[in-house]
Amino acid sequence: MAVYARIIINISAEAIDRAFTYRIPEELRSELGIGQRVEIPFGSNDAKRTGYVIGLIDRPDIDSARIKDIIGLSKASVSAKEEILETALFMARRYGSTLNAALLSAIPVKRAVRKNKRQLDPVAEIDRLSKAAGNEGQMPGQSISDLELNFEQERAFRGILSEKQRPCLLYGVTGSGKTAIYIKLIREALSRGRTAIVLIPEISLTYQTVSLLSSCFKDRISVLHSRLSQGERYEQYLRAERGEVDVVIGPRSAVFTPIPRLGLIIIDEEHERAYRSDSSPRYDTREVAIYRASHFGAKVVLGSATPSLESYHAAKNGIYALFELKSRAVPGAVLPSIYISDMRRELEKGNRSIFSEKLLELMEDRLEKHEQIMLFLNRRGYGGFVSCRSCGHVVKCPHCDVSMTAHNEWYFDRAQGEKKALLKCHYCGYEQGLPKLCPECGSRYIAVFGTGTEKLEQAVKKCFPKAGVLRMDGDTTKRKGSHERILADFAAHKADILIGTQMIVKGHDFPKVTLVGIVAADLSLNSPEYDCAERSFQLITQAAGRSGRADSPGAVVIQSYEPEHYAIETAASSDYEAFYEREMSYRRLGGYPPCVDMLCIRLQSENEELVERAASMAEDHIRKLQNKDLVVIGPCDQFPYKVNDIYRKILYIKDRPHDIIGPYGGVDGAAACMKESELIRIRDGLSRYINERLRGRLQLSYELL
DNA sequence: AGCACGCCGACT
DNA sequence: GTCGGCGTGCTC
Repeated sequence: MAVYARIIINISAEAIDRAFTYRIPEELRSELGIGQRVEIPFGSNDAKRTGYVIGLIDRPDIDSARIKDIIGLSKASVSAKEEILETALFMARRYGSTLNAALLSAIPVKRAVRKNKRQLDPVAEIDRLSKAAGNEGQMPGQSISDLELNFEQERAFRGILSEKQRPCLLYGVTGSGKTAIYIKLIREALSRGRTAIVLIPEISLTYQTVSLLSSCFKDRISVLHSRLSQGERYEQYLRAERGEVDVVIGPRSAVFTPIPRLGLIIIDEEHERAYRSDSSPRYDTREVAIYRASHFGAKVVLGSATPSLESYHAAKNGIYALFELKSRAVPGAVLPSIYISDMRRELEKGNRSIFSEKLLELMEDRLEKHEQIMLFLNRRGYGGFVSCRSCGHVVKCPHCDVSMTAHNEWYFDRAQGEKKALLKCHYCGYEQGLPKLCPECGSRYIAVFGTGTEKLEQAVKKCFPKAGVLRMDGDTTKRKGSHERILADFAAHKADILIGTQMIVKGHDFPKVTLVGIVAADLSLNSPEYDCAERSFQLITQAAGRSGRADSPGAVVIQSYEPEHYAIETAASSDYEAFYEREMSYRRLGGYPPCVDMLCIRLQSENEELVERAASMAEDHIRKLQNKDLVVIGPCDQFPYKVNDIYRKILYIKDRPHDIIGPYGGVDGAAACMKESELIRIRDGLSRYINERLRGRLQLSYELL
C-alpha cells in the first residue's frame, strides 16, 4: 500500500506548478486514491491548502525529513476519475497552463444545491422551451420513432461505424440531416452498453438539436445548460458519475463529464469559435475530446456544414475520416437560389437605401405569399460609429480603444439635465449621451455612420408598415427568456420578418422562411484576423442555410460592396471545396494555420508601459532561443488595444511549416510531443525572463492555433 | 501565492 | 543604533 502521494497544490502559480510529495497517514492509506482532493499543510507556516492526488508512490523521492503529512480528505471532495485527471494533465502540457488551472477547469467545485430554489429538471426545461419555440422536437418530415435514413445518411452512418481509429468528420450541407445520424450513432453506442457526450457550441442557440435528442433519450439524458447554477451543474456531474445517465449534452465544459464507459463524443457545429476556451487554459474542445476519446476507447464525430479549415485539412490528409452529405434530407427540399447584390451598383443607380432592388423585390413577393423572411446583419445598435463631419473626430469609449455605438434609446445626461441619444461601448458597456456639438471642434455636424440592427428595423418598418417585425440581438435578448419568446413568436408566424445578428443564423429550423437577406456580407470580411475570410464564409453559408428548409424553395440575397471577394463568391455558389482551396493557398502563402503551428502569447496589464516593456522582452527572449524553426511576429497591439482600461499586446510565434499537422496527427501523437515541449520551453523561459526584470501586475496567457 | 531571509535608507 | 523597504528564493 502506497505510503506517499504526489499532490498538486491548489495555487495557480508557475513557481509551484509541480507535484509535491506528502506522507499518507495510516488511516487514509486504504481509501486514498488518484484524483482525490485532500487537505495538506503548505509553506513555512503550514497554511492549510487543498490539493489533488495525481500519483501514489512507495518510496520518498526527496529527503523524507522534509515530507509532511496529509491532513485528510477535503470536505468538498470531488474526486476526479483518472480519465479526467489525465485529460487535465494533457491540457496543462498542451496549452501551457499551470497544472492547477487545468484541474480547475476539468473538475467542478462542489456546491450545495440551493434547496429553496425550485429545481428544474434540465431536460423538462428544454422540452418546455422548445415547445414554446414551436418546435415539437421534430424535424420537418421526419418523425423520431421510425428514424429512416436516406441513402446518403445511411452510407455515412455505416462508414462512421466501421471507422475504428480516426476521428470522423461529418460534412453535411445545411439541412442534410446530421442530427438523425447522431441519434443513430448514439443508439448504436447505447446498444453496446456504452455512453455518449454530445457537445454543442451553446445550448440556447441549438434548441433544435437538444429537443430532438432529449425526446429520443428521455430520462437517460442530462443537459448542461448555461443557466444552471453551480450546484445544479454539480448534481448533473454526480448523476453522470454514478452512471444514471447515458447521454450528456452540453457546451465545451461537458467534454470533462466523468461518465463511465464513454463510447462516443459528438461535436456538433464543429467549426464554432465557442469550442475554444477564452481563458487559461485556452483549450480547444475538439483536441481535448480527441485526446480523451483516443486514450480511453471512444469515437469522436465532428459535424458541420462549414467545416473549419483545420478539420477539413486533417480529413483530406487522412488524419480524420471524411463523410459527406451533399443534399437536403427533407424530400423535395433543395438548396436555395442565391443572388448577389453589388451595393456599389445600387449606389450608382441612385439607390441609397439599405436594401438592394433584388432584396426589396423578393421581400415584397414573400410578404404577399405570406411566407417568412430573415434579415441578417452582424452589428447590433443603431449605427456604427459617431463622427464629426467637420473635423473627423470619432467619439471613443474612455475605457476602451474602440468607437462608441449609437443606440435608438434615450440617455439622460444628468450634468446637463437633458435627454440625448444613447451611445454604448460594446466592449465594456460604458454609456453616455450623443454630444450635440463635436467635443473636439465644436461643430454641429456630428452624425452617426453605418447601419446596425436597430436602424435596419426602422427601415423595414418604414418600407413595409403592415409587416410584423421582430428583432433579435444582444440588446433584445438580455432578459431571461426573451430569447425563446422571440423565436417562439417567429415560429408561430406572429411576425413575418426576423431581423438579427449572428444569433439568428445558428441551427434554427423555420420551415416557412423562404427568403434570407444578408444585409452587409462584408462587415467582417476585412477585420484584422487571419481567419476572417473563413468566418465570413461560414456566417454567410449558415445564414443562407436558413432559407427553404422545407419543401418550398428558398432564396438568399447577399448584399456586398466587395462581391468579387472569394469568400462571398464561393459562399454564393455553395462551393465549400472552392473556398477551401482558395483559403488554403492564402494560408500557405502567408504562413498561417493550419499550414503552420502558431503559438499566440497575450500580455495584458493596466499599466501600459509595463505591457510594452514586457512584450518587447518576450520578443527578445524568444529570438535569443536561436531556434531557426521559430518565426516571431510582433509584438503588436491586440484589437482592441485597450478594453476596460487594460492594455493588451500580442505576440505570435510560428513553428516551421510542415505538412503533417494536427495534435494527434500521428496515431501516437509524435508530432504533438514536439510542439508541446517547444511550448513549455518557451513558456518557462519566458516568465522567468520577464519576472527577473519586471514586477507588477502583468498577465500572460498562451493559445495554440 | 505567501512567507522568510537579507541587505540598504530615514527615524523613534 | 533599529524599523522597514521590497528583491530573492523556497515551499514536499
